[in-house]
Amino acid sequence: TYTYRSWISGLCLTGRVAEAKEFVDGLHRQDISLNEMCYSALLHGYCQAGRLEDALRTARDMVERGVNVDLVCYGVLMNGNLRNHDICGAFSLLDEMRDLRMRPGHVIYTSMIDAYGKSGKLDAAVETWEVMIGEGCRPNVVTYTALVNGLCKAGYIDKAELFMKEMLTTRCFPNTVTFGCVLDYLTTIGNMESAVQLHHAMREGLLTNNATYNMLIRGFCKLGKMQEASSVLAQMVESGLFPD
RNA sequence: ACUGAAAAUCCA
Repeated sequence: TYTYRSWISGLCLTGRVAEAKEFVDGLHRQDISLNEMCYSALLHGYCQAGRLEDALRTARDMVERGVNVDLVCYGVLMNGNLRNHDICGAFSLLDEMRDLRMRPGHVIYTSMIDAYGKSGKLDAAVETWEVMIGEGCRPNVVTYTALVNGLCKAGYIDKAELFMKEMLTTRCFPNTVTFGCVLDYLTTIGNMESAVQLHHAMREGLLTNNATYNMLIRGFCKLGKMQEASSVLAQMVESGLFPD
């Protein structure tokens, strides 16, 4: 099963869901039963390909075969529904989980907060955050970052910084992605002075990468400041990164 | 242990 899990996951990662499905069917013909990890890999493949129907059908198949649809499987399905803007589907999954007395957990809350943030519903995102806290569920760096990203994208930079300050008091320190959200905000509104300042601080903390440099360069280019952009590019190469 | 799920730029 360990081998099959990797193989199915690998096929799906390279966009070969159909082959993964055939592989699974083949195993079933040999009366080999798969565990929930193999199935979640397949579910993930379907969701990545936007084939929600097939994913749900597979989930029903799991139930029929007596395979436990665990939290990870629900997480995959939730994320697939949310990425498809299928709020109804997402809520029916939540109901289903509630009936099974399963709690969403921080990963699923992260998906929800991220989805709300990406669609500009910051009030709903924060509300979800509070429900999560109320359940005693601890957010991690990714959860915080999803919220910070939504707040930055909506222009609530002060709110975002408030949450980042809160992170410093917990065990999850803001990482490259978290700071990247703020950096993207600054470069998007053209506040390059603050952006450069932040990037400097990030560089000291070894929190820069291709993406952060890309944001800076894009910001300068958008303002027509090609001279500045080229010096950032030079520094990028100096840092041992490979511009893409 | 990036092992089956979640976060930033770009990628039409």
